Amino acid sequence: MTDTRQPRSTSRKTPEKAQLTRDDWLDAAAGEVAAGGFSHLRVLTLSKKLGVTRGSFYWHFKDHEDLVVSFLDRWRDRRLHELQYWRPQGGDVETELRQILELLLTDASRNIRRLQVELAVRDFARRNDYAAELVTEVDEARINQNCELYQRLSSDPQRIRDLALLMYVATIGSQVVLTGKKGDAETIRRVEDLMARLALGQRDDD
Amino acid sequence: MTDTRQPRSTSRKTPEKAQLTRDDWLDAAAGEVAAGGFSHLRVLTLSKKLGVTRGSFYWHFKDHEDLVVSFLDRWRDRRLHELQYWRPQGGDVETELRQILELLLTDASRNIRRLQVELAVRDFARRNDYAAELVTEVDEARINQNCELYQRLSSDPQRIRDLALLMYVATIGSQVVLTGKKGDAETIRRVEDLMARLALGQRDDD
DNA sequence: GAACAACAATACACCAGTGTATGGAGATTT
DNA sequence: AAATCTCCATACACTGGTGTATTGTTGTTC
Repeated sequence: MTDTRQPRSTSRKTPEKAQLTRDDWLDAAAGEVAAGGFSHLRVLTLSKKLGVTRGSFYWHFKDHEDLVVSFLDRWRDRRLHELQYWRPQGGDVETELRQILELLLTDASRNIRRLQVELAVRDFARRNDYAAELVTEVDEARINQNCELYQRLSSDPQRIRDLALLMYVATIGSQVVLTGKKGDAETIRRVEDLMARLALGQRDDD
Repeated sequence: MTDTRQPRSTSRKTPEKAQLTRDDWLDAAAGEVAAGGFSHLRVLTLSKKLGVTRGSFYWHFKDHEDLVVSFLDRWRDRRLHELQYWRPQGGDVETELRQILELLLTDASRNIRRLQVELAVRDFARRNDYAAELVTEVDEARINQNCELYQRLSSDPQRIRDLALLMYVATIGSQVVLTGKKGDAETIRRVEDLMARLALGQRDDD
């Protein structure tokens, strides 16, 4: 009877009963996108998964496109925002570099849902101009950030940009190729190590 | 009146009038997949694009799944088969390596439709087990091939495999990140060059 | 406690797409 | 020239999805 219900329960994930917020819908959407890409992001299935009918959805969102755009915007904002916290605090260049690479590869491969979403957004960007804009924006921000981090490896600006770009495409590529495969953890570790060695200009000249 | 029609016109792309073959449907499907991914591969739209009704489709294919599986199989067969023709015939190691990288990056970026299809297959593989199998198969074949090519760079088998893997993920990553962007041709060229220099163990130690 | 606002259910009209059954029209064979 | 084979059109039943309009049920506020 005394249905203990929060007056304005901001951000309750999936409890027994609760008022849904716009962010709750976006969180659920992330699950759908991660699992099946944007083409599987349906308001009907989303509603079922949240235990409500579509009537709720159309109160929070204008239409399906509104959901997609809001989702993309939130994704961009979060990706841009998180860059501020990626500051290595190692001592020498090598330690710092390995910290970065571990963050980009090993850590990223653990957060597989986030990775799935990113790959889905990238795929969606190939046929949606707005998504393509945001992906480009995020890519450039991350590459620029990498430039700062790689400044200690060379003094030639062009060389730094090239290295940052190469490292970035390598991380994205390893995520695309290796994520979800058997033995990916070990493989990613090796790729990470090899990338560090290459970036440092070390060479195994037998 | 005398409708000049080929008795068994194998592989006519999209002429005025002609009997469609199974391969014609698969070719058209490639266009759809390249443009919008597998989720946009619809029997109805495909029929419209070919100027026939769905009655034709269901004569050539059992159902929609048959189309998808046939498409994936053909993709796998072609990717595996083409590897036989990728034999560099350069002289020294560097020339050979640069030939390979040019093939993998610059040449690949020109054949953008083929690239789009590959990315679509990769994306589809994240939610389709059969596609995932084929992608893994193709990946392993290509990495193995790379191993042969990189044998001249080191004598340590493990080192060779790592290098081949790293180079492979870098190529895939640059395709994912750079394809269709402005100024991608020049950027890809630079990435290509840097990859060659890194693989050769050269270093710009200012 | 009445009014209002926030959220959700119901019912409706409306596509777009699949798959099947059946009926042609042209060419090929006999 | 009749039968047959190949390929395509037509019509139908069905599913799953969108969006809108309306009503219902809470919780909050005055």
